[in-house]
Amino acid sequence: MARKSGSHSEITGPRIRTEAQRLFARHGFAAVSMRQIAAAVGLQAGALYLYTPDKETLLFDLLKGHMDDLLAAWARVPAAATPLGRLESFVRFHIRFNLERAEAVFLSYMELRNLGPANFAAIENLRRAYENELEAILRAGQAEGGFLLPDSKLATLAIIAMLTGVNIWFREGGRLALATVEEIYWDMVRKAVGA
Amino acid sequence: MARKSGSHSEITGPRIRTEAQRLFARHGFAAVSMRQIAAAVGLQAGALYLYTPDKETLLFDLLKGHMDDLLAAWARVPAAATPLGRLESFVRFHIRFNLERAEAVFLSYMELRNLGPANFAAIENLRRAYENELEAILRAGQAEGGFLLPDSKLATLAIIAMLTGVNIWFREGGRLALATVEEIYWDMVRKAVGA
DNA sequence: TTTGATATTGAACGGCTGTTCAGATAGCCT
DNA sequence: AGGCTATCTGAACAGCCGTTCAATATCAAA
Repeated sequence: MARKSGSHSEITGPRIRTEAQRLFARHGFAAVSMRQIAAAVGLQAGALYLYTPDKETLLFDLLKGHMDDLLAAWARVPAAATPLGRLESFVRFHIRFNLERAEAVFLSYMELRNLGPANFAAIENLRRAYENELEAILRAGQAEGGFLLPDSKLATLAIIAMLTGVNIWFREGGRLALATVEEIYWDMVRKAVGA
Repeated sequence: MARKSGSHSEITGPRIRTEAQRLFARHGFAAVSMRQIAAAVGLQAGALYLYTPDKETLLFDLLKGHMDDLLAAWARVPAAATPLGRLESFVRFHIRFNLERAEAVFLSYMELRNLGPANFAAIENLRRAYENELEAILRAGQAEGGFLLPDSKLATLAIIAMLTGVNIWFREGGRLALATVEEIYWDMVRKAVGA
């Protein structure tokens, strides 16, 4: 048959993805060459093509994997009983998850334009699915009368933009601890939705 | 002496900057070649070097110009009497100005990493100066007792991230008019600062 | 030890990169 | 009309690009 245990492909594949993500996030997709990625893994450039059909697909797999992880992780968060509770969960989850994967988040916002139309649409759909999770919470809170907002779609986009902004400036060991940041943003979001 | 009226350099220079901004915003700095920029203007690549010492400086001039314009435009906005009035002015100004220059805004957020340390620091300082304008308003509102926010620096960054997010989705002729969007965001910001 | 698939190398492909510069072109000024 | 200079061309430079592929190394299974 074939080799099983110790097969290099089970190690090399993930390492390629890890190094590619690091380099793409650091220098940008177009600025990183396949030879640089290969060198970071300790390979020649040709070997990368055992693991990806081309450079764009390598990027797509990173973005797709990130969005899948994001949706799966949010699905695992226990749903609170009230819209207010679910909104708080969402705020804390989004900040925490995105900070844990800063490079992947950066890529997902910056390198979409390097995808072909089909791949672009696929990522866009996942992004929209995530946005819909938040919008459903806002609509529920609106229906119950607890939230007061003029437009649930705009509120969704505004809140996500605001929360994702944390990634730009937050640094471990900085002025504020993660828990404090979560608290402050939750306070602002809660007020913004009128609850 | 030299040629004055009708001199091509007074036309070619701005055209190079315009086309470079368009292409950089569309495809990314690293993905656009000097030959592509030259072709868009109707020149050979060599001619660009009459107008910029190198590619990075061309990018820097675009980013610097945008930040200078931003700060100058904000300085021209009449200061309202109260912090609440000044905050409203800022919200409306930021949304409107950024939408009018979507490409420059996109560049300023995405291509900072292609700058050398000195150029990067110069842009960062201008960005910080702009943030300080908003933070001063928030602090004044806090001192007066009209605003209620746990951290003025975080509120500054959160509000700017939220407002800049409009650029991602807003399209002329879409579901909502610009004036309506301004209204909705102002409502959310006002609530978020507890006023 | 042989077999045979897996995993990788290293060279090659045509083409593009940022930048330089000698030479051609064009248009204002005298 | 002639001279001067700002403006631009076109070729060249050394080097890197994504991708392909025959040849080779590695190692589990037989």
